[in-house]
Amino acid sequence: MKLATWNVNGMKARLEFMRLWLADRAPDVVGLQELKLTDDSFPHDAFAELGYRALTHGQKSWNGVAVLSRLPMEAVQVGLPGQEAFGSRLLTVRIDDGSADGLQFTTVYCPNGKTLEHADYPAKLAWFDSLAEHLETALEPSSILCGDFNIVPDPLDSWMGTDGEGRLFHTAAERARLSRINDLGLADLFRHRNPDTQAFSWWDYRGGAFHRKQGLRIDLVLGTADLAARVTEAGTDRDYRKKQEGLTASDHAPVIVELDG
DNA sequence: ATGTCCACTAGGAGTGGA
Repeated sequence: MKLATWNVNGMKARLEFMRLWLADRAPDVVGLQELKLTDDSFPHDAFAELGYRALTHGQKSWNGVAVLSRLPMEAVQVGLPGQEAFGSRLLTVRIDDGSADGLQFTTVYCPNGKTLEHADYPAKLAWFDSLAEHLETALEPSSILCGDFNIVPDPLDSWMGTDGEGRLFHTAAERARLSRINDLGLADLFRHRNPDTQAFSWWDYRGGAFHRKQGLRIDLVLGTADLAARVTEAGTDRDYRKKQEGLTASDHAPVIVELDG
């Protein structure tokens, strides 16, 4: 089974690009972030043509998450309890993967924080606290939590290396929130499979960051132990951060994880 | 180089966000 997460930076702007990627990579389940559209305007027909059903939690202009799946699924949780005012940022579904209980699949678009001085920064930390509290009761033996976390887990995951320490995305306070989530029994599946590899998932559009190799790994696929044991491959789909057939890419690359069975 | 891209409001180019 092939799972992926992708911050598409605008569904309307990215639809044709996404078609190319889906046809090429053929993932089974994809968590999408930053749709920037309402549920009413989600292009279900375009994905149905490619064999995917979608469940969505959108909003006008900003944020918005969805899950695409070739397997049957149903919505379990729409929005992070207590944090609804911070935008549409969480969606949990149950995927019918043939197992008795199914696969619980959550995708998140975590707050950016803007700057260390901005009110959104402590609000980001509080949002993560709410996420951890929610997961304490919601997690199951087979759970995936994927999305744009807007946190760099380790200096290896930043183009700045240790020089980035303490900056936004790189603070001890943010990492403490990520650690709390990991401590619930969720492993970073890319890092689990590739202990020493540097592979970024986001590069700023500005300043030629992609070609300068100035990226960050902030898009993560976390999984419970039984899923971590099944990982056969995990990587960033860096080619799809590049223009394809004249179509503009998102500033995030997809992250793909393959499980046996 | 804060050098790009997206969505919105407008009915063209500026604004805010990442």
